[in-house]
Amino acid sequence: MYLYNTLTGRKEEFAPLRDNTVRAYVCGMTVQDSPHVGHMRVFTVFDALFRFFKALGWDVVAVQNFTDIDDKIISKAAEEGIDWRFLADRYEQEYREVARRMNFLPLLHPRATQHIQEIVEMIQAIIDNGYAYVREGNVWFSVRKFARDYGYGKLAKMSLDEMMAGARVEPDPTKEDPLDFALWKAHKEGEPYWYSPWGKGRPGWHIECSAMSSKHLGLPLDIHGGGRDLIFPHHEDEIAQTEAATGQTFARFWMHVGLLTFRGEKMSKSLRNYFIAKEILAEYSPDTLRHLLLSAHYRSDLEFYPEKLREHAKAVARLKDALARVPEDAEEDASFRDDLHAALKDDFNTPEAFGLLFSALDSPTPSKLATVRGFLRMLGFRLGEEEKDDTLERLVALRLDARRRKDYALADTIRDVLKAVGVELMDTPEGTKVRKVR
RNA sequence: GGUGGCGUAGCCAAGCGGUCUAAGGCGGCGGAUUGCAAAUCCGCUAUUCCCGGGUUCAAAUCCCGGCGCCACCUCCA
Repeated sequence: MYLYNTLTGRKEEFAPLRDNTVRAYVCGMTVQDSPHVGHMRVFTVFDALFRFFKALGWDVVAVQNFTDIDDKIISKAAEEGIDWRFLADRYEQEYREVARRMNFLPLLHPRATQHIQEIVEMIQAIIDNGYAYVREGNVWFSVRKFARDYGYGKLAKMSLDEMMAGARVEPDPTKEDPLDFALWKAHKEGEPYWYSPWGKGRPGWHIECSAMSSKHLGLPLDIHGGGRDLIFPHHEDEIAQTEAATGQTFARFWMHVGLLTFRGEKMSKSLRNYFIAKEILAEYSPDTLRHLLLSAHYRSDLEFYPEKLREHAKAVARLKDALARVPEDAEEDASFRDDLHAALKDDFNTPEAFGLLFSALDSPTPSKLATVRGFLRMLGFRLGEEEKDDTLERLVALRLDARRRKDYALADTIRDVLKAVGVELMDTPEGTKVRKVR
């Protein structure tokens, strides 16, 4: 298995370091808003990757945090006039519901606010080691000091000068150096706080991931991942904090998923060009979204547009139609499966594998199709699991009756209406077949 | 301004020195089939990979120079 490692800038052979178990940490949501399809891309990629690891015979222990305290959660809760915990919980629940529908493997989902103790201990260790200082209740990380001893910018591949050149933010007056970042923020009136050796306050961004990953997985992590936009500063700072606290290597492999784009630009809150996952899933199946999100190599940016869901729904429907004709107990074609696995073993090249899948449809044999089915299930597709739909069945019966009476106007109307919601009716010699394309 | 990445058919997207007169999906076109459709099946849909040079027996793939786009440097998956 080869994976591209952001840290080294190369594809490297990957295997878990110990116990045949992959220890992985994926940066999860800051639960300040509804998860959108851009978020889904990262989590879908890692879900499919972890499933592939299992297929290779490795165990997987993976952590995906919820960051449930930060500036935006506080300010948004204040705007809405509700408790910040209520707001964080609302979006955490929304994420969990979306994750359930997306068929994500259950992971460990620790919350930042449940690890204040570990966070405080880690900050104390950093202070004790001389890489942080306290100013008016704030604790700042000494970037230049750490840089001298360990090197800073290893992941982002940036020099301190380059970071300074781009600095656009007014530095906090209590910082010794504009590069320094907050480990602990002093309490402000009206904001939530926890007690610490440095007074009341709350954790900075970054530190919760260092604390929770070390605690739940142990160092070094085999894999640490997230969206590419987290490389700097978030992941660079996680490395700095963890190494400054423990002196140990933080993570062996760093994996970064490319961004979802809309009309060529990054999908983001500020551009307001994002699509809410829950709303997409109300109209299209999780398999369709999964297929779309895995249709480009995970490191590339991927263009998203709503009509694209329709395109992928068609593609998935074709696969399902082909698989419906193969008995469950058909033998798989080992050589074909090896080809599919070879694509994934090369830095998880899912588009390559999908290409092979559709090519197999041109010369279908039961064993090839059985392999297609096994492969898709392995990647987390649910395929044929359709829920029973009474209303749909009645409409189909009503239309059948209309056709018998040669009332084609009514029959066609029913068919058109259903088609508009992604349900295609097909009249065959064996009767009317229902095909869901969504 | 600095750093990194990308530019492949109408759209999306693999390939990254020879098996490429370039996968696959969607769309489109023609035919079989059909109450009409849909699905399915058959055939077609880039002699060419942003442009211009170069290296090589051989380049979409490497090098140089343009042009265009994007990301990060600030919160972002």
